[in-house]
Amino acid sequence: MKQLKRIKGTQDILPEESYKWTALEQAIRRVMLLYNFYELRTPVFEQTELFARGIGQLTDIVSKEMYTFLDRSKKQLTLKPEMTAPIIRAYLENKLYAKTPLNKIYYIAPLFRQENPQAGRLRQFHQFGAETLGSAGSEADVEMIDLALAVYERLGIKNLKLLINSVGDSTCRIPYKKTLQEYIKPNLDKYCADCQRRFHENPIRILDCKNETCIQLNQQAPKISECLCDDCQTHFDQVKLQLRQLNIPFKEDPCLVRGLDYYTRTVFEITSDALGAQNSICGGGRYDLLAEELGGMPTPAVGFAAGIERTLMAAEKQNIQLGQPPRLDVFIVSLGDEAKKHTLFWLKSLRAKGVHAEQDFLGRSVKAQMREANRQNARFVLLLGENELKEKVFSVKIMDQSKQVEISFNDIIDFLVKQIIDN
RNA sequence: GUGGGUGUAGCUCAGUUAUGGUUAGAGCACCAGAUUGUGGCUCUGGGGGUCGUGGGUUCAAGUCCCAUCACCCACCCCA
Repeated sequence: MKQLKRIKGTQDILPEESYKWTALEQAIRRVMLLYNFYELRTPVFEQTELFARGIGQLTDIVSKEMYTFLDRSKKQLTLKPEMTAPIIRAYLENKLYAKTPLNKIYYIAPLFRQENPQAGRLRQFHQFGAETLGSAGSEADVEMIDLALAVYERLGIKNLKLLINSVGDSTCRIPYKKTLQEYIKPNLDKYCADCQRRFHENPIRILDCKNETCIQLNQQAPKISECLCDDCQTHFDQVKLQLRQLNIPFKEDPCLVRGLDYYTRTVFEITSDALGAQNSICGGGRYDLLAEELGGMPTPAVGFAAGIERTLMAAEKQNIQLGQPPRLDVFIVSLGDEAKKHTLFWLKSLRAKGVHAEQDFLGRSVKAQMREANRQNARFVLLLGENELKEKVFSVKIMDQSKQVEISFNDIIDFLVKQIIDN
């Protein structure tokens, strides 16, 4: 029989790893709560149209990376490749704007994109992120950046770079596109094939090209930050001012445009050099036009999305311990058939008092049971044999001290609870 | 979609090259004993491998040839 294997680009998160995920998620939830963001969970799949309209038909995500399929009633569905569009859909559908004028939302979710896997890139991957819906103010942008950095700060991840830019809004972006096209046009044939294609569809993304010659050609290109309309300029200046007031270091990157079409004004990216080729750990920005695009009322909004796997990789590289591998409090070692009949009762009693307790289930020798207790890093071993049964006591081995004492059946629970809670 | 790399024990890897040759090795992990009711350290022993898969060359293939699959890394794009 052929062994079944997991899908390419997916991962099993094994018990020896999963506690790190739990710790990371707890840290995220803690910081989100401090900043007064609340969790919103959406389904793993949506109508395909949501993403086509939200993210933009021309993006790689929509044009070639989505897991799209027909269900039995021939509806076209897609496994969510990003979270912003679903959040906006849920916001509009549930009329959250009617409950309160400002909604601060966060999420932790699996996402799906059919890309070729490599380091820091999977087909099922996980993101955490946040969205502030309803505020057009620069304070919301700055809080968002501060929030993302606060999560990394709490985790202890260092050496991150914050890049920011403004991509303008509907007033200034169209004239800028023309200015940019006029700059590029004389040299268009020298640009790479991708950029030549982008020239008509989305010239702004030519600035983001990683091709060496394109980078050279772009050196003297007009920057969007030099062509902002007054409102966008004021907004961007405010963002920078407020970042400085919070002592948040940043670098202005005029070429930062981000891949999703819905961004307006502020965009930002957090990178880590601990990661390899996929060095972007977090990306976000303002998207004031998305809610309307999805058929809702105009809603100013700003958010970010951060990669959980990439965050874990960065933590790993910097030797940061996320959480503690669980340590067993008590292991019950039994000797003889009579003793075995009593261990489950004691286990249940200990667990009922909040003691992390285990016993042998394989009929192993005392020696092997002790080895197992040691392997699981147990703090106490309770030995139960014929002598103990007769005397109504446990031999209690305190593993760290290699010391052994006798405690009566009557006192054992209190003794252990006290020992364990005191430490 | 394109390019490069790697597949040998549960894990990490030697062995593969101009040189094919007996029972395919190590470390870690696992099991047992030394200590017949006691972990970690030490010592002794043990179990475990269709050498990714299929075909070919040969007296003989982990090693040479062909095909194929899987995984990794990178480009592109993105978290």
